[in-house]
Amino acid sequence: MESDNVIRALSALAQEHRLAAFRLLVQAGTQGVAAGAIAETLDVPPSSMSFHLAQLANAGLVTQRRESRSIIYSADYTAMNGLMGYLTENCCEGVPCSEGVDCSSEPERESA
Amino acid sequence: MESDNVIRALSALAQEHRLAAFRLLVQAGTQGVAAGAIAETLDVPPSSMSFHLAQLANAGLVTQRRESRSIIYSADYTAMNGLMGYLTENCCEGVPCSEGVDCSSEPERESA
DNA sequence: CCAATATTTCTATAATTATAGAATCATTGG
DNA sequence: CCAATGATTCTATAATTATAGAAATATTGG
Repeated sequence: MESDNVIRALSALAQEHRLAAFRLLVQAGTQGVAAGAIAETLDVPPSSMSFHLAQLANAGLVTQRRESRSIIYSADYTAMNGLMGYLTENCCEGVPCSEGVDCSSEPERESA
Repeated sequence: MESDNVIRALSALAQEHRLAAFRLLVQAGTQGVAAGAIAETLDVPPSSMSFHLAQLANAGLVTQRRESRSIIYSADYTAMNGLMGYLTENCCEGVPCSEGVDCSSEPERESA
């Protein structure tokens, strides 16, 4: 994942309703959740939710499919993986921060 | 790290110059980099860079210390850890995405 | 085909964020 | 003390993003 996509993904997640929606979709798994259900769960007007879901989709973090009248959104785990990978590589000194590793210790910079 | 801080941190990183600055500071390690040097390296006017650094500081992602005339910024690895931890816990089904684990496989949702 | 349902686009407006020059504030060498 | 240096705040403006009602677009049951 290159820097431009990373910024789009970070921007997408950096908003209350969108972060909540994405969490919901991650929880829901591959089956996904309909746009209307997301809006209702998060108590956000449908048109506003649609705006936010479009941003998540644009960032590649969610996919959508039509199922009868509904449009079902699902989290794209691969994209999220890509984002996590970039952050780990570029913003954590290459150390997987989520692994109980203490990133706050000396990063022994060998003459950048 | 709670959701509100997460959004502040994500917002802070979701900008070209700030992401670049944070990467630079992660590279630099604990010794840090002076505000002016960051601005010059990234080719951003000092006042603009100051604005962006303030946002990173507000998000808790960087710390600052004065050293003579210069103000030295350093990445806060603990804060970044916290962010990574939140994302792993809440946006990756609890699976550490950065670990070569294939998060895109079935997340076997057991009746949320 | 038509009414009902699910969602999205359109539209206007409000709110936030970014930009960068100018003015100001801190620190130090002489 | 004062000029020079390094940085931040002030200020104004531009640009982007968020909000949500209204109108428009699919889809299906009858």
